[in-house]
Formats: sequence, structure tokens, C-alpha cells
Amino acid sequence: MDHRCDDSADPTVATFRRLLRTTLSMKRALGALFAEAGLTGAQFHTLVRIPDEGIPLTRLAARSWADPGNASGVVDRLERDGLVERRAAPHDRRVVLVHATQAGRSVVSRLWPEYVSGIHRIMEPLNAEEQAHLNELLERLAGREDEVVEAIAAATG
Amino acid sequence: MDHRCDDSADPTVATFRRLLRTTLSMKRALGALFAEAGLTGAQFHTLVRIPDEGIPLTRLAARSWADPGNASGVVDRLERDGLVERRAAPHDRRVVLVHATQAGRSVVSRLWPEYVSGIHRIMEPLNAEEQAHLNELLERLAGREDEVVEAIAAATG
DNA sequence: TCATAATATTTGCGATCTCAAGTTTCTGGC
DNA sequence: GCCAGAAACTTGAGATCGCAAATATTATGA
Repeated sequence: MDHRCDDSADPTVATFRRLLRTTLSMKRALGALFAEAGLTGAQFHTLVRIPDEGIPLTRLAARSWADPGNASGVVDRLERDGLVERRAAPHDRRVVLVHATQAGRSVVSRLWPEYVSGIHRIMEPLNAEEQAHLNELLERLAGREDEVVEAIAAATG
Repeated sequence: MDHRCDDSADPTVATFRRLLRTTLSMKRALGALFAEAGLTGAQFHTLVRIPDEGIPLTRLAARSWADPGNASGVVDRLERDGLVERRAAPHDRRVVLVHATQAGRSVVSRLWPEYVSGIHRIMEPLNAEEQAHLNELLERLAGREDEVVEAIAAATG
């Protein structure tokens, strides 16, 4: 089926595939950093997004681009490892406030500089101007999720 | 910890995060298309990469950017659904050749046009020249996985 | 007031993903 | 010809991810 579905013949598809490939490669590279601290990428990115005053789980999920059901599990494991606490919210008994413990805060503080320098190393092949351009291009691509899902639904159903 | 770990203060980190966010959004958008055909994204991308002559599982894994162990599971489910077959390789009994069945081929044929048009819709905000530029920037970022992992290992261990 | 809708979380399921360990099968060197 | 080492898969464990159903709680409106 190669001859029929050759994505390299379409530059748009090729670019899209390169976007997926490059992003995957970067995520894998950073994974080594988190593993060194006994964390996964999802755990670090979740932990980093917890403000000092705590945050409702659903809002934390939105901040880390995760599904609420998903975030609940990540918080479970962070809590198991003593990096996070669940507390009741005073005004609304449905809400669970997620707080970082002292241990959690210290892990983030320790990892943050390496995280930043790892990203800088990854982005090194592009100078500041090129990075800004990349950012601008990606910004224009973002936020189309809903429209595309809708268009696909309209086309297929 | 927001004040200490504010990624928006660093344009490089912000760009990196936008890359992750945008890619995630696109993958989710396309997911709707695959779901309509009873496939997952991993299954479609694996199925699409199978040439007519068949392909060793490990090579298929590399083509779809997956771990061999992972690809084995995806092929399990494709085989369960009758879209794929495992056949013995004549010259090397270690090798499992993955072949697409008629059903598998027909699913890909049916989905491919929608897949391409979905991607075009996603990439619509950028014209051809901008897409080419994006592709070039991403190309220069790719392939640094090994070096970064190595650098992190050297820095932390 | 009270039934009902909306919200916040949890839980369960099927699939992925990464990594590591185990099995079978070649291959190269002695 | 034999054996250590490499290669191709498979399997299993732990974690994520997306989704849907279930639960608890709050808000809304007749």
C-alpha cells in the first residue's frame, strides 16, 4: 500500500509527520532527566503546575493538558510517593485541593534547572530568532482541535 | 512554586511547551477520525506502514517510531481484528513478517483520503511556504535525541 | 421546597508506551 | 563442529492516556 499512501508525496503530510516525530524524540530525551529523579514526565509536569496555595484537581488537569480521570491517577502516584497531598476545600465539598508537600517542592526545585538546561540543549540548533518564528508558526496551528474534530464529524457522520 | 518555575519567563521553554501542546492537540483531533473506523492512532499508523510484501516486525516498529515490544502488542490487536497476519520468514526463523490482509488494506484505503484532508485542515493556517519553513526548523531540531540523553547522563551521573 | 441540571472526582476498561528479562534462532571465530 | 554473542520477538510490570459510567455535592428553577 506504499504506492497508494505515500505521505512523502504530500509536503503538508510530511511536515505533519515531522512534527509528530520531532516532538516524540524530544519527549524521550527529557524522559531520561525525570527518570533520574524517580519521576515520569507526566508526574513532573503535573507537580510543576501546582501553585503554593493548592489547586482543584480539575484545574490542575487543565493546566497539564490532561483528562481529569487521568490526572487523578497521576496524583494518586505522586501522593503515594509523598510529593503531594489531597486536602478538602472549605467552600465546596466536591473539590479536592492538591498541594505539594515539602518533598515535592524540593524535587521540583532540584530538577527545574536541569529541565530548563535540557530544553535549551534540545532547542540549541535554532537561534533566538528562529525559535521565535517557530513559536509563532505553532501558535497559529494551535487551538484548531475543536474545529478539526467538528469537520471530521461532519464529513464522516 | 510558580514564582520559581515560571516557564513563560524563558522564551525557549515557552516555545518547547507550545510544541508539545500543539502536537498533542493535533493528535487528539485526528483521533476522532480513527475512532470512527474502530482504530486507534497507533493502529492506523502501524497499518499504513506495512508494505505489500510484508515487513519484519522490528523494522515495522522502527518505521512507526515504536519500541519492538510495543509494536508487538499493536500487531496483536490488529491481528485479532483480522487486519493483519503474521507469517514466517523463509530465510530466518527468528523473523516474523507482518502482512496486511485484504480487510486491512481496504480500511487503509478508505481512511487515507480523510486522513490527508484532516491533516490539511489542521495545517490550513499556514501557507505552503510557511509549512516548508516549519518543516525545515523541525528537521534541524530532530535527531538530537541521543546527544541530549547523553548530555543529561553526563551532567547528572 | 423539591426535583433537576450542572459540577468535581473517582473508578474501570482497553490501549499505548518504555523498559527489562526471557526464548528462540542465527553468526562469527576458534 | 562448537560455543559465545548478537539479533528478532515475546512477555510482563508500571505508568499514561482517553473515555464513559458512577458518586457526591452544589446550584437552579418551577
